[in-house]
Amino acid sequence: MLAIGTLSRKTGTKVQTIRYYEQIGLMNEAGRTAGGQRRYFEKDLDRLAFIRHARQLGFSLESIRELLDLSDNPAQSCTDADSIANRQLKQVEQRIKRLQALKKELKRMVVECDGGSVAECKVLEVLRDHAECLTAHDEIGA
Amino acid sequence: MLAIGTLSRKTGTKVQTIRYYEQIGLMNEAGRTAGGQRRYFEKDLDRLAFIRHARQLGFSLESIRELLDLSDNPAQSCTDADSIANRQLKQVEQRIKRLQALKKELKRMVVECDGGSVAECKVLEVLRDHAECLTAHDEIGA
DNA sequence: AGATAAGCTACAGTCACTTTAGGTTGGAGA
DNA sequence: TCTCCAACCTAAAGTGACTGTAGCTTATCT
Repeated sequence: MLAIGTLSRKTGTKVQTIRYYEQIGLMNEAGRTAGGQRRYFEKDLDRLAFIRHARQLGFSLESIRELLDLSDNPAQSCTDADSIANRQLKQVEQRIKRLQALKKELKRMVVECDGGSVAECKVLEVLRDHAECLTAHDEIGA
Repeated sequence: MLAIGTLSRKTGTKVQTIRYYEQIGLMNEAGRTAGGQRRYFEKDLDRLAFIRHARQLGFSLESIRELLDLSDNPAQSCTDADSIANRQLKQVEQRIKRLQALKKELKRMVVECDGGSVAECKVLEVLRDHAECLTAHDEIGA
């Protein structure tokens, strides 16, 4: 029987986060001691590890929920899991592309600034002026 | 004089987001018509373009606020703006590195799945099994 | 038995928005 | 001039994925 802190240490998850996962139904409700403290089995540790690993791979909690549902009744085809992973892969590739454009521009900004006054600082200019923007950045965020 | 919807269209920013930027003091308070609708000048459009552009470059609103403050009183040295951009560049490079590791792993997952049943699905397997994880992914997200 | 690290709940806060509800205005066509 | 309705307005709540705080209780070790 593992205490919540043990799970926390073993998976690198904050204690509050584990309780949060329980609250939103991603983790099963843990058994309790007489005094009301949560106690876990190995399988709970596995499930949490799965969740964290998937999070680190960039899956949303919603996707993880799908994946867990999938693995909870393993009669179906793998296609769903694959398409979830594929969706994720596409997103990651998108993000990398965008970030590489950003990196280029930031680099240009930094290079062009050599300690004059703000009035002639290219950093601000590059960001202000769309004409100077060579790379097409479109949507923001996730 | 531009209506909020025009700013919205020209910068690809949602109307609500523009109002939100005003609310948090990132955009100046707009002038109003007799009936209370916001009206903008070109310079407001520029400022919004700056903000959106910076967001797309991965700057936080806090960094953008710094940058705008800097450009609002341009007597100081460029060094501050430069260090903000530099800080950002470091972060972007970090993110790219991490995402590339994730991409590799996701690719492996997707390739190894060829439509069997969930029971032997590699996607779930890879996610479940930490031993199969070759790349060290550390922190999540931003 | 006492100390104290670790646990508990409940709720507020974070970031950067987005959504909803319900009402008002401005400009174009009849 | 009147009417219509897209576009505007405010205020407040919701989102995702947590994190932090306050104030209390429990488990464990000496």
